[in-house]
Amino acid sequence: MDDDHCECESEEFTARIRGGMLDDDTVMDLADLFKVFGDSTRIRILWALHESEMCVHGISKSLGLTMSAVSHQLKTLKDADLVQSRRDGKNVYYSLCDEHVEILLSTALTHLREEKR
Amino acid sequence: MDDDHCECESEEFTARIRGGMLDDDTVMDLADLFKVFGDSTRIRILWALHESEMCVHGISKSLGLTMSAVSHQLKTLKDADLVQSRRDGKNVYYSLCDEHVEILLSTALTHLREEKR
DNA sequence: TGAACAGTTGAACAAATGTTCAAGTGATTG
DNA sequence: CAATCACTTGAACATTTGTTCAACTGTTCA
Repeated sequence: MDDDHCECESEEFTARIRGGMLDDDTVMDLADLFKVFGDSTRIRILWALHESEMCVHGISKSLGLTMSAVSHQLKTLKDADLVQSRRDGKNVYYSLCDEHVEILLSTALTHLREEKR
Repeated sequence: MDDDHCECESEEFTARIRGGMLDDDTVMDLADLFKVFGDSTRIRILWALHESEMCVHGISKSLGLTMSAVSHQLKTLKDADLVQSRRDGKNVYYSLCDEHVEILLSTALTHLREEKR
């Protein structure tokens, strides 16, 4: 047995890591979910919606973005089940689906602040 | 006063949203942090490291990736203060910096599972 | 019905990103 | 000190992604 190799290069060790690994679909789903958060426009939209339900025009006006850009991003957010929508006359109102958005954003903010210390 | 417009299009409302908005740097930092999580290779590396500290060779062997690819991604993870490294002889050992990685991953997993219901 | 408003969508383009390959550094050992 | 192992790095390439523009759908109201 070589003992000039570190433990983590052993067959036993690598087998254990492989055994504990998330399956491929889950890894992809996780990455895809985080990708949705990985854009400043979408972060802004989510932050705005955590204040209140809003229509597309209201979001684009508040954030200084074109309606088209907002609509494209809302579609991405909706596909990820982060926001939901309801139509009322000419307007479509968007709101956050659940509390996970807030947890993810606030955990990330905490990380950023500790990093700066 | 038009009352065929929704509340969220009013000047008062948009001003409130703008006032509550995160500043540009914070939004960018948040997006950049989430971007780091938004890749399946990095998710796999983080998941492996949450089991145990590992050297680069061990990670690449466990996950079936080239050392170069792993090293590039570890640099990204380190720049985001998600992992830290220490050298011991020829080996460089990487480990998670803090508990935020686990919180973010587990919150995201919870979201994915609720989504499926 | 037709004009106006709210929103969506697809194509096109530029910018960002992940992997590979090849060349490099740094530490150990004979 | 030369060889080897562990790791890093930069350039190149293909892929992905966000915005814009233009055309489109859907609703209201006169």
